[in-house]
Amino acid sequence: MTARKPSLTKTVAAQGKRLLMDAALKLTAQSRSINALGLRELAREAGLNPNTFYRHFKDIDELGLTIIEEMSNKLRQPLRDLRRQAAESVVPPELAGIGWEENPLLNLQKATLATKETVKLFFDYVAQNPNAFILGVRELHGASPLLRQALRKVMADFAQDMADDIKQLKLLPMLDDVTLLEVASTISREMFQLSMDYIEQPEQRNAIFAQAEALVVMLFTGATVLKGHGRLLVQALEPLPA
Amino acid sequence: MTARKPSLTKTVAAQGKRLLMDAALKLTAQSRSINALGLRELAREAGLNPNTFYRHFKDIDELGLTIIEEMSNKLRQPLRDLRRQAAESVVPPELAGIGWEENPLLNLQKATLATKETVKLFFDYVAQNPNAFILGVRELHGASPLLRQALRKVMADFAQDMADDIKQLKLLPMLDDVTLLEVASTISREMFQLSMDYIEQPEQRNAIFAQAEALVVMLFTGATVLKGHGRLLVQALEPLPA
DNA sequence: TGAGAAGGTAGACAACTGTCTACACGCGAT
DNA sequence: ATCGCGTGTAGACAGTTGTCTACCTTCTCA
Repeated sequence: MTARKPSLTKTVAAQGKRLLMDAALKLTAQSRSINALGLRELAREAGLNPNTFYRHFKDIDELGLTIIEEMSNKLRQPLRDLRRQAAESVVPPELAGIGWEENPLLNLQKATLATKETVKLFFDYVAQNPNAFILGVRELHGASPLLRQALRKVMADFAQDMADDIKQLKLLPMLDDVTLLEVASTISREMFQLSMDYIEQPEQRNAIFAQAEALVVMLFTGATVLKGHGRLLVQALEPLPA
Repeated sequence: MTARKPSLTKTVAAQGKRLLMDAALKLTAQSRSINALGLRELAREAGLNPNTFYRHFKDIDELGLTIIEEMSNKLRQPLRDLRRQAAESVVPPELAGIGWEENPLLNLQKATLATKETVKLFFDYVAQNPNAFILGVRELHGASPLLRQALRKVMADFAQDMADDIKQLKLLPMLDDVTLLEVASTISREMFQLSMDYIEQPEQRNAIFAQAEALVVMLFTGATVLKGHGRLLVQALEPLPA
């Protein structure tokens, strides 16, 4: 057997697949659910023959899965980058190594600023890729069990990424792994939920942004206190008793 | 003009409307979105002539709106009752009047127990009326803007109810109204979201329940600390410094 | 009593749907 | 040279859909 090189062929052909996926994304963004798409309508929008659909997908569910997979791949790394970017813009490199017990106030400020920055960047990202988020949130609770399951996994991955990053960047060193993942899951869920409001109600963007910020800070604070590190945190927040 | 009394007529007739609504609920619960329902399919399921649909609704959207309205009315008061029930089962009536500053620990325990009880009752309620929640969560992010808007309002009402109850029952007297509503909105969103997991993954119910509980406590705690009442709360949680 | 509104039925229409079989083109490998 | 494969097209099929007009029954109220 000699080495295969199907890549060249692939780049030349397979326009149909792309066209169909783009058409699906366009139609779903305009208020439709993927399963509600007719495959003829889809082909029409893509400028293709209805039968071409069968060359690439056996189902509309399969189309949906492919789109979801692609979107997940496209979003995941950028979202991680956003967090890194936010953390670095906030933490002066020379202070990175300081233990949080030595300076809880600094640590608190650090985490708060970093999350605020991340939230901001996240919403910017949402505004730039609205279709991806609309489709994701819609199908997460949509009619197709297959797509629901796939998106559940995507959300879980996002949450795990977030927990990993928080741990690696040492933003919340006082939280154990399990709690961290729970908090990250909640934040991830809420963020996606709020992203819909953010897209659909442009006039309320500032309020939504503020609400998201407050939510994250509340969760971090609540988790910290409940994990028994409340005293240090409160001392940092309320330096002097009245 | 004499007084009209169309009520008698209404009770006798209008079976068709009920049948259609029930059919819609049955079909949507089995993994479909309301807009994806054909009105013929609907009539078939209801055992009626397709045209009967037009006698009661002009649209499928209108059907959806009617169902949503009915569900909201059916759920809203029971949910409030759950909270009252939980609060009363926890607060001994003779202690109801004690100010929280005088005994923050008692107050904290009270609020925590009451919310835990409410969460438990809520999930029981979800398990008993799964179809209502499935439809609600699905259409909240579904394809029809009309239904989305209607469900947004329903959710907002639920959150407002919750905030009102917390205030009236004096469970979190240290939080101002705005913060309370924000927290209640988040809890409401998360609860509905988690209710889907609760329905679809019966084997994980204990874990989901625990997660919901933890979330509520975290939010309450976080909000309290951030509103400047952290010292009292922490002193209640950590009676003695190590 | 009898007009008419409300609820339900029947039949028909064009339009659209998913899917099948058959055909055509371009490519790389044998 | 040609086989086979990936991709795209064409035409046709039965089944389903939303909607229209028309007709029938039952109840109410004036």
